Amino acid sequence: MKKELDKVYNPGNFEDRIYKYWNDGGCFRAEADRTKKPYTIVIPPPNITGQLHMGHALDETLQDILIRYKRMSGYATLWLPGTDHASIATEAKIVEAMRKDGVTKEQIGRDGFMERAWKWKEQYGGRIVEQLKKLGSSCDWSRERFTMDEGCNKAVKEVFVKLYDKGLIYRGERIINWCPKCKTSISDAEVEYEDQAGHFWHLRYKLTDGSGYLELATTRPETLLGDTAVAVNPADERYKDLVGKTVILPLVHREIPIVADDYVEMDFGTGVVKITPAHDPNDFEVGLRHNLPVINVMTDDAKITEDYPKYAGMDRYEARKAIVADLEAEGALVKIEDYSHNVGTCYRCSTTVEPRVSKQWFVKMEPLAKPAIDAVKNNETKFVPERFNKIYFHWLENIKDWCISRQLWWGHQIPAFYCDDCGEMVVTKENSAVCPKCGKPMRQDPDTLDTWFSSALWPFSTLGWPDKTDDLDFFYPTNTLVTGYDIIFFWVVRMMFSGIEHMGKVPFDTVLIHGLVRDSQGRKMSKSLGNGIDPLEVIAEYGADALRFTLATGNAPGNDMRYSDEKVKASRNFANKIWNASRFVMMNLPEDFKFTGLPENLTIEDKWIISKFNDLAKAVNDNLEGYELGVAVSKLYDFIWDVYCDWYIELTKPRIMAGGETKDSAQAVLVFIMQGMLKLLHPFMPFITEEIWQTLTDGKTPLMLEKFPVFEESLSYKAEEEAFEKVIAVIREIRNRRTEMNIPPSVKAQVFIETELKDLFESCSMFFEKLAFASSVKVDSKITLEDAVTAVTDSARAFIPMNELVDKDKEIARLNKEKEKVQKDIDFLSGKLNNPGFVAKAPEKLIEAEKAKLAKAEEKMQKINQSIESFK
RNA sequence: GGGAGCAUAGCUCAGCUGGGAGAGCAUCUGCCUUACAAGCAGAGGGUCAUAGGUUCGAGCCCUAUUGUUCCCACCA
Repeated sequence: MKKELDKVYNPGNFEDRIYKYWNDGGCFRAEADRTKKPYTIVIPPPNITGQLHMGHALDETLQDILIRYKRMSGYATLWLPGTDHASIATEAKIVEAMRKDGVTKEQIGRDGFMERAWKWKEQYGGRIVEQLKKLGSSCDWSRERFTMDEGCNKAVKEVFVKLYDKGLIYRGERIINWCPKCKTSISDAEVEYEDQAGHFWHLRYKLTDGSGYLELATTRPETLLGDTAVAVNPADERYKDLVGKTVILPLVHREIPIVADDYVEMDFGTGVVKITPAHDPNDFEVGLRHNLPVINVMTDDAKITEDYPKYAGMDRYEARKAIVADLEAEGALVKIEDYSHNVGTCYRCSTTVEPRVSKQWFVKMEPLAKPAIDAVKNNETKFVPERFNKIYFHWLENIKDWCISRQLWWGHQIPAFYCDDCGEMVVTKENSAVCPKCGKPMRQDPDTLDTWFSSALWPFSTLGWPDKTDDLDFFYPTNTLVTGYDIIFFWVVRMMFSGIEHMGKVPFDTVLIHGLVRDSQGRKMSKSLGNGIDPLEVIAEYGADALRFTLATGNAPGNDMRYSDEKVKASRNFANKIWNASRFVMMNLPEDFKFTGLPENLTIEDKWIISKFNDLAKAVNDNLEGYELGVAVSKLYDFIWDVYCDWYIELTKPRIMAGGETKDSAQAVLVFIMQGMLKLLHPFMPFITEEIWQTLTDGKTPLMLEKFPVFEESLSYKAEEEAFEKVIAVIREIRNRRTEMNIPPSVKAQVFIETELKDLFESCSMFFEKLAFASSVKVDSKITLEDAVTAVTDSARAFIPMNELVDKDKEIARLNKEKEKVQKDIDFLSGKLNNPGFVAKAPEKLIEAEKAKLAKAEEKMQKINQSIESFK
């Protein structure tokens, strides 16, 4: 691809090119390769109306990390992309666009509307897909699906007919949630409740027999028009004698009965409730129990019907005002109280929902919910984190039948047909039907299905179901579903029972739940607040890798996170660090360099970093398997920055300057570790790692298809690792001393090291020159020096003779302070080891470790004492 | 009314099944040491919300309390 990296890390220069390279190279393509194990993710299909927001960015990043990791680990991976038709949202947008053109749905009719809608879909539906690519999403785009494509349509019809035939789908007149703005029914899950300040209107209804009044309170006086009873609790002594009598409904002057029902709370209000079966779910139930008439007083846009000429055409709130005024005039209004109550609103448009009785289609939930509950109880599917089990169980255990019909055009039209002559109904997969009784063509139900009805089938409809395809056989059940906790009810639950019902198997083994991305002040990002941050702008400024890294770091599954520019900057700085490290590695490489394996003559620091890298590979694999993505990536960060860049690269510098064999082996190890780091980091930061990889290698094979590193016994050098840490400790100690004494790096000084590990330190003496600013290094088992700064560790005493700078008293004071510290350690450790309970019950490994620590502390103490002695 | 999360360094957050508290940013002190000032070397800063309990040992487990956020629920 290219030979040299740009001097400056500028992701905009290569991210698009790299993406094209992968895509053109077929790297994203999934094959049902039966020599491998499958790993499948289906994308939560974004709405075609949508634009990429931070929530998507997080969701896609997590999926891409998992899929890239599994792909590199040898699985046959499929990440199946697609989009959702989003019936309500899309229809609203199209209607809005039409309004600007001065056209209404009614004017152009259903066919005309659908034509426009499809055009709209072609125009905007692809936008979000292109945005997903900017993030680096490695989806198999050749399999891109749409919830209203031919295959999904087929699956939807199949499921509808199947459930209908089983008696699990039925049509009935029920009270449902109605959105007067969207003019459609919505399901329980689509209602959002919010506290609203309102009033409590106390009214009195006159007893028909003239013996007085019944006082009651309501938050919705306008529904009085549809009252068909007044209810009291059967045990309420106050009203016992009135049950069975009637009252006169104010304004309407209709005679309605007083019924007794347990639903009424005696302690609340006056203990009397007006019953409006057509406009309140509870009243509807009461109505059923007492056989009360259902009087609908509102039109589909929540205006009063023609049946009440005085209020006809007024919307709910206008009518409320008018009715309250009239009630007052009639003497039926007793008083008005302020009252705050919970009001249901439409999750799409926030309009207050109007409960309404109408004929709708429902899915009978109880028989479907039970196996879905069992599947999670039996661990066939597990939530990460586990606490979301409870939310899932609670929802399913209390679930009501699912209203699936929508009075919309954009969506899957319900496959039910009616005979206008005889009223016969047929449910069929065919596109048309003829009345089996009259032989006349039938009229299809004009309603469409809830969007979530088709997305519920997504994990198998996208793999070819209801046909028996090879893909379906191989890739189903899928593995990980990644989504936000706000989507559990809408989607996860419905996929669960659908998968179990139609496939006989759960749709996925793991549900990885993430939280919301909030703004830097912890507020939800929203259009109305205007605090949303466009991921594409972030990518343009800092690069997709920086954004991905930010979203993957520093947060635990299921928890919300805050977005801030500072975090992205820090991530970009990390990318920059890797960029420059690789430039260093490459700039010192000979022209014809080709990495062929680790050299034979590894030095101690080589083994040190190889061993540490090996442990890192194990940790990253373990964390990824446990869905601890944030932990994995922070370990990578620490290794790359601290271990590789700050230590190993610095350690190789003297060797590279020295030239010859040691230079060659240093470079081989530098390249080996760099390649390993690129592989481990690739799922998180795919672009920069690929770009460096292409430059570092011959550019023939993509990094994204390389093998993911795992722990290898042959790369483990525990003894060398431990030994070299001793050298590092001495270097650190010397740096400390120098900083304390304000000696600038430009001032070199002789270093004398007294240690029993003479060979070790002698072999490492060159590092002291470079990293501890030594002008010369002398190692011996016994060294006596006066007027020297001392750096003490458990394995060595290092002396820096700086006569004029050394203040004897200060040095003694410092040593004494350090002595105190070490003494504390010794006390702590020996206290622990002398505790019989600890020795008896703690694990053997821990005891050994504590003993080793104590031994080290004691050695250090001895050395400090020696130094103090020498000053006397 | 029920349920859940969160409370750890000035700020934003990690901390896996309990084994002497971590990162980034910010602050302070030195450094342009030829990969990187988007950097390097150091430093300071925490009775892990409170009170009990279990344990040899608790940020982590149990109980209660306080604050905070969210979800669910038919008190009109």
